[in-house]
Amino acid sequence: MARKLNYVPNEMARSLRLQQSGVIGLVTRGLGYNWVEDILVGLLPVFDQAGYTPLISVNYWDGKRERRELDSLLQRRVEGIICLPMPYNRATYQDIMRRGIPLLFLADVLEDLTDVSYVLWDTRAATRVAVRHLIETGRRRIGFIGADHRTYWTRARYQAYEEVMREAGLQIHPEWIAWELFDFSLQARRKVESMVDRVFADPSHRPEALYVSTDALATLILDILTRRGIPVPGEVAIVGLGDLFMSDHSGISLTTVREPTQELGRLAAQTMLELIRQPGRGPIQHKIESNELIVRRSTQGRAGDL
Amino acid sequence: MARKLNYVPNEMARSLRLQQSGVIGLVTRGLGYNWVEDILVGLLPVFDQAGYTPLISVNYWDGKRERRELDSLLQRRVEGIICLPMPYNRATYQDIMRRGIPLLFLADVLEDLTDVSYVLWDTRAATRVAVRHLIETGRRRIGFIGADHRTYWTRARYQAYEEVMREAGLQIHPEWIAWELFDFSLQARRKVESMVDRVFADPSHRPEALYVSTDALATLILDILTRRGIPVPGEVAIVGLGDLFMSDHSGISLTTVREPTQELGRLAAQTMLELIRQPGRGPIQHKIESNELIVRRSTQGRAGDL
DNA sequence: GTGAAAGCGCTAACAA
DNA sequence: TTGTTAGCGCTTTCAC
Repeated sequence: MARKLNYVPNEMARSLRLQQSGVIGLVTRGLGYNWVEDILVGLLPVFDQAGYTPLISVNYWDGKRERRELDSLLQRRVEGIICLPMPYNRATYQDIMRRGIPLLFLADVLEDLTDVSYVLWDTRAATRVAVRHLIETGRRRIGFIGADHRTYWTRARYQAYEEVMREAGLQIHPEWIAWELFDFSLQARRKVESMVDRVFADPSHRPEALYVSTDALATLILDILTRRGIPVPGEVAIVGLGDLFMSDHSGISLTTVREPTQELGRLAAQTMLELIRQPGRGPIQHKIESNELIVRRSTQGRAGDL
Repeated sequence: MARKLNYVPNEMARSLRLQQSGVIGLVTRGLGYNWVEDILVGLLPVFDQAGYTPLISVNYWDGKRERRELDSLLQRRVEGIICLPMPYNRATYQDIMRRGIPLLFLADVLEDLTDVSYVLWDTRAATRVAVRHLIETGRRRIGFIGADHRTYWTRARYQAYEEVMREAGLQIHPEWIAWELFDFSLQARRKVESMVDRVFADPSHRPEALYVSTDALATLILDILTRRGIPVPGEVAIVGLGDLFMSDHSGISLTTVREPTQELGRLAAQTMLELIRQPGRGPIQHKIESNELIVRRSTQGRAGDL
């Protein structure tokens, strides 16, 4: 009879009555570079299984926009929020937690919010592997280019770089450090160009290798250097972080440390389900250690061969 | 007082009472290659302005999954659905329309569903520009590699290729045509490898140029050919379609015709709003003509120079 | 102006 | 087993 009348249950009414929406907010900065895609590959099967639907919200690195989106998620009575934390919205995150809504930071955390659940990849250890690889292949004059999002783990990458350099007895040249606040929105390219140009300003005093804090940025830098006539790895070796989907293309061929992105997605989903099922329990914090170095053309040869 | 009590309106109750959810489903095949990202750049501002929220659903080229997602959208009482049509779910699309829910096909259509609204890019005209560019740069032995999704516009690309070849009096060699049903899921690479290997099987009878029906595929083919020791553009020139975000990278540098993706997103959003505001009105069908050829390294030189 | 009440479509509890 | 009813939180209407 229901079929005959083309009946389709009304999920709004159902949710209202049940007092649960079955929706979990997934707050992202953008859908570029296949990162969210890979997260979803791990996350969706878990949510499907448990009957939850992710509501993907995009904020384009805009704090105000994120705030609006978070408000909207609260009004929709999402049962949990998975989000890449931005430093501007501390207060909102605290508000969400005070309301008892499970909040899970993905991929990064904020230093002063220590009681928030998180699922992330230990990029400090990965950075150590990456920088050590440069040193082991004979590079000494190693620069750093990275984004500082004012979050714990973007800073940890810089610190890990410093640490390894110190341990190896190598000097850190401030001229070769470009560590700035920026996002991957429209003006990103020009910003990165100015960072690269600063690092390579003095032809007689250039780094012979760069550690770049993410493959997205490293791929862009590779392009900029090529256009500037500075061959990679001929004059500069580059190592990135993440193994994004284009890094293994033969025209890019970037040495990197693989990020276990799908695993992060799966673990994030499972952790969120736990948080929902056990309200009032303390924060769950997962740090995945994974240091799979993938050597490609961008660090080929040894410094002496040049 | 509301603020004092930390009141947050309940959107489920509101939607139930208003009998409108303020949600529009956006059914995608995946979030890879920044295509959906670019669509959203055009679409979000329009929806924001009008107070609508997109609910992004991902089906990974799986017809069953799409059907489930569509059902779920119906239960959520979305006010409209924007979707990249898949041939398997004709019946569901018709069902959606019979229910009076605005349905908008994005980027492609199905041949027999002529009364559905759509917003798309005329890839027939774009293909003509691309193939003509190969001919104008002296190429005669031109092959075709493309995906056949059993949709109108993936077929139109093949037809446009044939058309231009015929007009130029060039012979079409079936050995150089690899036009198959496949998706961009996990096994895509191996499938494409076998397509490439078939086209290049006979070393004494190879194409000197390829038209590839999308940049995503062309980029992959570029990688495969390079690894097979077949230099591009040295032995084969390649032209793609779309100008995806990596096509201009100096390591890829793919000649292509730009797809007006953001414009598609904006127009799709506007069209959906019209459909919602004027229920019962006929289908709205927009075909964007845009043929901006971007010449890059992959078609550099002329055939005679080799 | 302010207040009360009906009802959106569902589920769960209870009654028959 | 089957039928009835209250109520989730909101908006709109109608009465005062």
